[in-house]
Amino acid sequence: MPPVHTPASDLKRSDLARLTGCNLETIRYYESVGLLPDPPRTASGHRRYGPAHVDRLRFVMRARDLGFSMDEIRSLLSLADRGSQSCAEVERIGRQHLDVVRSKIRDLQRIETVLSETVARCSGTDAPDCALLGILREGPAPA
Amino acid sequence: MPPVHTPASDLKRSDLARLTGCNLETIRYYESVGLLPDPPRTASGHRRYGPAHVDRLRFVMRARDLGFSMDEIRSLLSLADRGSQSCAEVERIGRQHLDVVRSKIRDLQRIETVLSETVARCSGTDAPDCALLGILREGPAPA
DNA sequence: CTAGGGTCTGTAGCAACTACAGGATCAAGG
DNA sequence: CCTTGATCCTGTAGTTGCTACAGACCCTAG
Repeated sequence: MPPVHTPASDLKRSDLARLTGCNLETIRYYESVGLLPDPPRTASGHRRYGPAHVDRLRFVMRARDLGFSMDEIRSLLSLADRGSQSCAEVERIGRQHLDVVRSKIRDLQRIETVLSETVARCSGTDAPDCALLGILREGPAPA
Repeated sequence: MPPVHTPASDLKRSDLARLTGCNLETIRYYESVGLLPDPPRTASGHRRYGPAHVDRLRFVMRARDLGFSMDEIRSLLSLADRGSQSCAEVERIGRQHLDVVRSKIRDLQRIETVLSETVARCSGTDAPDCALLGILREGPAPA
């Protein structure tokens, strides 16, 4: 009895894409920038993926989903690969990214405040004193 | 007695950059994509800016600072230019952008939550069970 | 055996800049 | 007047993280 053909074995690129929800071209892109290892090829050059590739791609996708940059993901992958030697370094990358995320949130919240206050002052009519155009032309009203 | 040489008249590109805090190259870029009008040139081809350019650039910079895209800024500029006919349209653009900003904030806050909870569980040592690598490898822990 | 899909490669495009190379020009000092 | 160094000009390439195409190849079902 031959080994069970697990659903994550011997996958074409389209299979990997379907299985992970990743865009087909993005897989090739990740390969080209070294986030995914070069998969084995059939005699005619077609890529064949196994379970390890599925895991790797899912790792990358989760990291992207958390907003990590390609460089950060490269680091995280290599730390993950060389065993558990450097949780400290992983934590450092995580905290650093968390700082960036928080700073982006602050920036966006500042924008949200200005923008929501401003459009709230919009008359909604074709009036000559548009609040939004006002702050763009003159800068925010002095406090 | 010649007219007072106002600080915002007859400016070179570097003057405009200094005056507004905008990057020198960015000014040329904005010109090339139509956010700034082509300025008059000296006989030898050097750009000369006036107060109107300063105002226009400041408008663009404030809008960028609020996160408006180039396309949105183009629209806002043309609405600003053709008088006060369409505060309603300006308001629409503003509200639409506000929605985008709020949605970005939500995305980042989701990331912030996951990330801060995860790094909080980091041991800070070289332990074999790194919390961050854990969620990247296995996905978030089921609730 | 052929028709249609899928796959391969390389390349171009997106946003919104930023930076450089290589040449022309300007402005101040000698 | 002339030189020198700063600034200006243009066009082009790089950045990040994809996405989409063209044109060639291959694979599989009927």
